[in-house]
Amino acid sequence: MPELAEVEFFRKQWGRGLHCKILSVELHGDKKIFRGTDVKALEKGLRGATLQGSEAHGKQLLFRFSKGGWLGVHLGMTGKLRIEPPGAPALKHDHLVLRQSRQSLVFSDPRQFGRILFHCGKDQPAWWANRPAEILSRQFTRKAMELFLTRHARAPIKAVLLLQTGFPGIGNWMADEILWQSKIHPARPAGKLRPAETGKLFAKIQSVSRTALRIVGENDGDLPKSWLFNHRWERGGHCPADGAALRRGQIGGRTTCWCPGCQIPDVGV
DNA sequence: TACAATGTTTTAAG
DNA sequence: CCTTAAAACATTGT
Repeated sequence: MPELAEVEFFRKQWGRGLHCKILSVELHGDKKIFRGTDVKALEKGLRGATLQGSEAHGKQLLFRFSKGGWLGVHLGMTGKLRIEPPGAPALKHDHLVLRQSRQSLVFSDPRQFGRILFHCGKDQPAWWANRPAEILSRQFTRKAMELFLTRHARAPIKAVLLLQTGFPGIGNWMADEILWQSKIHPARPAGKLRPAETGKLFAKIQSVSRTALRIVGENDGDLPKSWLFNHRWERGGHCPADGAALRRGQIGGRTTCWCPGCQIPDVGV
């Protein structure tokens, strides 16, 4: 389930292990989760190391350890981070378990679309460098966003919002929510939005992200009933704004939900 | 049974 | 070289 706010929520789950030493490492080294990663180096690098800090950047997570250990975590579609008691046995999809004296840090991912990376050294790993501007950072400007839309002018706006190089952290439900709140049809070409629409889009990208982080990321609460989110999967779901029957279709390779009343396909020229 | 799932990555085509 | 679309990935649930 992880998009921006859920990723932040999961990052904090491991917070209880901060400043604690890793006594042992248990992992499913042959699983796809570890593709391209030296699991022997990971085990050696983390055993005896202390968890010193963590950060989230879009959907990417980084956990920093003593002894120069950098653990990268991507939760994919079904990844989760949680805390278990010290001796709790690893379940079937618990692919990485870091044992500490007072708790265990667990990464699970049934579908294995997620990924674990590891790097040992003084400098940050290549995979953590050169990241795109975060949505709520000062570098994320309307100008930069419009430049990105121009670069992907012919693709549907829904597909462009899902590109992590432009909108790190936005996923399927956030893209639908942002477009619905902006009253923009998801199939509109990204390059054909009018200035008033890109302005609204820019504002909604930030407000949806900020609100989701506050409600889900900090408190694991429920998003407002007035949002599309709580209605988009209901069968026979209705738009919370105008009561119209919600539409569903395949846009940008993903199931997309929109309101035919609030979001008009295209106005033409 | 068949299809879809809050996501990338690879491959192919324009 | 760049953008876009579609398939692939592994597992579970409806």
